[in-house]
Amino acid sequence: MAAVRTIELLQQTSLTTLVQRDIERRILSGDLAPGSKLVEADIAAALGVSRAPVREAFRALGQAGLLRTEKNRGVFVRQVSLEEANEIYEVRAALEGMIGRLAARRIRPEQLEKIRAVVKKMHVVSRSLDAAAYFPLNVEFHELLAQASGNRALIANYRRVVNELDLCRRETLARNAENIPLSTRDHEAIVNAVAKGDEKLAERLLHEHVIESRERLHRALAKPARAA
Amino acid sequence: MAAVRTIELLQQTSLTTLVQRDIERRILSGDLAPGSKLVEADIAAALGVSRAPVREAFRALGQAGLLRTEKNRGVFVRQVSLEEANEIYEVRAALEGMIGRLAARRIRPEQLEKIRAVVKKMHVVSRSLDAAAYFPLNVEFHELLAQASGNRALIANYRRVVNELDLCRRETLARNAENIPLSTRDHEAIVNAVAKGDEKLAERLLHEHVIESRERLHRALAKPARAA
DNA sequence: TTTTGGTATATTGTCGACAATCTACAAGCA
DNA sequence: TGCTTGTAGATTGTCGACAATATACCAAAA
Repeated sequence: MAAVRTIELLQQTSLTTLVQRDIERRILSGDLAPGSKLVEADIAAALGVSRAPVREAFRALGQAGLLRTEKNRGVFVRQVSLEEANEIYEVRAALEGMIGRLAARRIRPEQLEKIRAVVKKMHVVSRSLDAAAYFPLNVEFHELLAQASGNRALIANYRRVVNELDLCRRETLARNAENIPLSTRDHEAIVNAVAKGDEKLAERLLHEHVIESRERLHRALAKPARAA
Repeated sequence: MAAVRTIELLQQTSLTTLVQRDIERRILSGDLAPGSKLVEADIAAALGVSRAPVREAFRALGQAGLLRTEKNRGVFVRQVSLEEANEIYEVRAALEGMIGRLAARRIRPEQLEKIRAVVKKMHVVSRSLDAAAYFPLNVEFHELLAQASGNRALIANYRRVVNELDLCRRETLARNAENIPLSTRDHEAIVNAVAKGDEKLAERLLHEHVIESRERLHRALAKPARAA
């Protein structure tokens, strides 16, 4: 049965897809900083492919909001201004509230269990204030919750919005590590509301959680970057 | 000053962009039916360009949710199942509610005036039950409202969701022309709420309006297609 | 008749080449 | 010195060609 997976993989995986995933990963990991210019030939050479798949990947990532294309000048990792980030956070709050409501309505036991496991890990990490370890757990928590909503259109839109925010959000946690324990407490309250099936509460808590994130971003950007 | 516009146009317009816009238009107008296969060489020949720009446009439209790509088999206009349409409508309702709230808060007089003009036109058309004439007005009404929200991220997400729904929504109005007067009444109530700056009411009315649209879709699909 | 196998054709995936455009820098002029 | 102009190099935009894959068709066997 693993063979079926392999076949599907080969059927779906073109060079373009591979390149696209690689660039997306590098952007979201912060490896490619916002504003950086991406040179087609360089990326093509680095990955050992021609420019065509790279250009196609650029088009997809442009539509996804991760890249900005200027004709005859090149493509750049998108820079999200503070003002834009505010607007995106507002959208995310609405989507996340919806996720809370739907997840509370139809989360399945095994999904709940997985989320609780993540929260438990966060609890451990939160004591060390290790932002680098906390960040992926935070992403996973929200991702699992989104999946529990059971609405594919919602999940897709949520992911896109989160990706855009990741363009500037990475800074936040590193600069405000002291917020981690607060955030962890939020997550526990959210899981409990979802577990109880309290749609209204889950919706409100998640909405507020996002708005708090937005305020954390503001405070982080007001601060100077921490010394390296 | 017109020259500046022309220069900007040339700076931003690549063949890929042109092809992308053309295909998108043909999909949304119903010219290319959901499920249709798009052959690269055919489109390239029809537009007098090579396959490269067509392929890039495909990638972008795939990411936008209008096309589905199967490796080595081709690209197809996305088919939205009834179940998926339900989920998308649910997301749209949330976004549209947010649009109502924000528009009520910060719509500007000239924007309100434009929307009232559209509603007036709808009122005229609605007597003739002419779905073909009503459809674009309906799209414009919601588009103007979205713009009045002043949140660019919200506008972008809204447009994407509406585009996806247009893949199946076109059927609805044509088959249920008798709903046009009801829909027109909705629109007037919405404009009044926005004009009064009643955020809660505008949010609720728009949310309900979308949910009603969803139910209209269900009734339309239960009906047989009208005779041609 | 149905199914299997193979071949021809059509279509997509990838590549390298060339043209168009931009950028950086140096030479010339005020 | 400071500004303009022109040239060289680098980068992107577009194209046509070839390879890889899928599809349609036909023949042969069960």
